[in-house]
Amino acid sequence: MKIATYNINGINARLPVLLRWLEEQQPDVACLQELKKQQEDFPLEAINNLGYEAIWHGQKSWNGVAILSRVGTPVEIRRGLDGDPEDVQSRYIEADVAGIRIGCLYLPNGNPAPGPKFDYKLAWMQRLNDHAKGLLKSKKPVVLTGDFNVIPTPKDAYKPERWTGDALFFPESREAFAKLLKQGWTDAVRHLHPDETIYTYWDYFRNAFSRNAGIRIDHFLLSDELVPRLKAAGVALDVRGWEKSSDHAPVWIELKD
DNA sequence: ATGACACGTCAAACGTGA
Repeated sequence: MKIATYNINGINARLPVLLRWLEEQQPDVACLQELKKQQEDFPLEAINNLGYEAIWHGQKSWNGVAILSRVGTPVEIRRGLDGDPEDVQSRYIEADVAGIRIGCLYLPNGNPAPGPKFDYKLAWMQRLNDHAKGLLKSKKPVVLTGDFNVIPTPKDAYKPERWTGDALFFPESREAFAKLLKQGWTDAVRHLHPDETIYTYWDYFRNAFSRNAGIRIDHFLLSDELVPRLKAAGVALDVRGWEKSSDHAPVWIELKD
């Protein structure tokens, strides 16, 4: 089974690329972030036509997450995280798909840091970590994936020194991510490729992609039950090179059935 | 240190992203 995550940076502008990607690379499950569309305007028909069912949590202009599946209806477990009833941003959706609990997340960017946006990021990470602990405790096979907006280590950035003042690389962000991993999650891509240069995001400007001046911020975290089933993991670099592509590339894992 | 680009909203710049 192939599961993918893709920050599409606007489902409106990205629909042709999204459909081409689904058609050509056929992920069984696809977690999407940054729909930037209100709930009613999700292009369900076009996605259904390719054999996918979908659940999503939209929001006007910003954020928005979705789980697509062609291996059975995604059964929604929750949208949003506990811990802040005031939080209206669409950044988390969770479903059971083909026997796996899948959490799809779009973690806040947090810039400029320090400041209120960074405070929101750190509070959101705390809420995520609290929820993740419960997921592990359930002993279900769980995948926690999406745009974490965290560069975990210096080797996950083309020029780490350029990111020292950035919320994606701030010590507090990296520590919160490390704390999450320490609960018992496995970073699937790093697990299989410990020393490789792997990026998932490249700026639109300065030919960042052709220079491979990127960062690794889209991650797949696996619960222990799933680690023995992990066959392969990678980044769909070709998709980032397509016309009108997102600034992120899809990331995927392959699990034994 | 700054800005390069892209997207959505809205119909001109501006907020946001990373």
